[in-house]
Amino acid sequence: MGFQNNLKGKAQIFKALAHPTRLSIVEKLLEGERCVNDIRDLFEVTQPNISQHLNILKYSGVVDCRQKGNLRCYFLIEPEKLRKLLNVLK
Amino acid sequence: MGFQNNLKGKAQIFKALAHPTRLSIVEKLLEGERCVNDIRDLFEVTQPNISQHLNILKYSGVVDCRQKGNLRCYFLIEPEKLRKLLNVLK
DNA sequence: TATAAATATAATAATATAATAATATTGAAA
DNA sequence: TTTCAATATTATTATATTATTATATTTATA
Repeated sequence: MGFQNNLKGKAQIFKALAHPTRLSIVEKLLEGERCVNDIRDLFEVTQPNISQHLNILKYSGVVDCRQKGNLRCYFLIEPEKLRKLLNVLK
Repeated sequence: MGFQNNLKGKAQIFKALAHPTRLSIVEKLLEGERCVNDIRDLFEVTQPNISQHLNILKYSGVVDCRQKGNLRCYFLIEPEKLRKLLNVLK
């Protein structure tokens, strides 16, 4: 579930984080779960593009989502790991 | 020098680590500096390809190199940060 | 100073990723 | 049960990355 130990798995997680938009999404989700439109409003980016980035984060094991009414809320699967990861780069 | 605090800089470092070959190079360099051919022998990869990956790691601020006789030795600029980064994914 | 070993650079072809535009799906409420 | 808001999917185009091949550069040494 989520984070991987092997080489390809690790590289995949780094790849998921290797885009400014996705990195911003992750930083936002460190504050708590957010629905797609909340996330979209943070950027000058189209809705389908955000959806695509979210999908990349999802199949990389970084986020997951749940339906909440007619909203789809995304959240970090392992927020503490991501917090540590990003803290190292400060 | 090396690691960056801003969004693009962070994304660039993740991008540098987002390839299995480069990740393996970094893991090897955690043991200490290595010349190109030492690194090359670890993989089934051509010499120019290793050189290219090393160059990506270099301009991303992850490694630097120094001449040592006729060898060029690569080393991690901030080994402790990388050690922490990789430890998070375990 | 010619040669060999070590490494880098350049050009190319193959592949992957990104953004965009158009369309489809889903759930809630009217 | 139609409509709307929220989100996803698909296809397309543009761009970036990767591996490969060929060639160049550099350093040490014969």
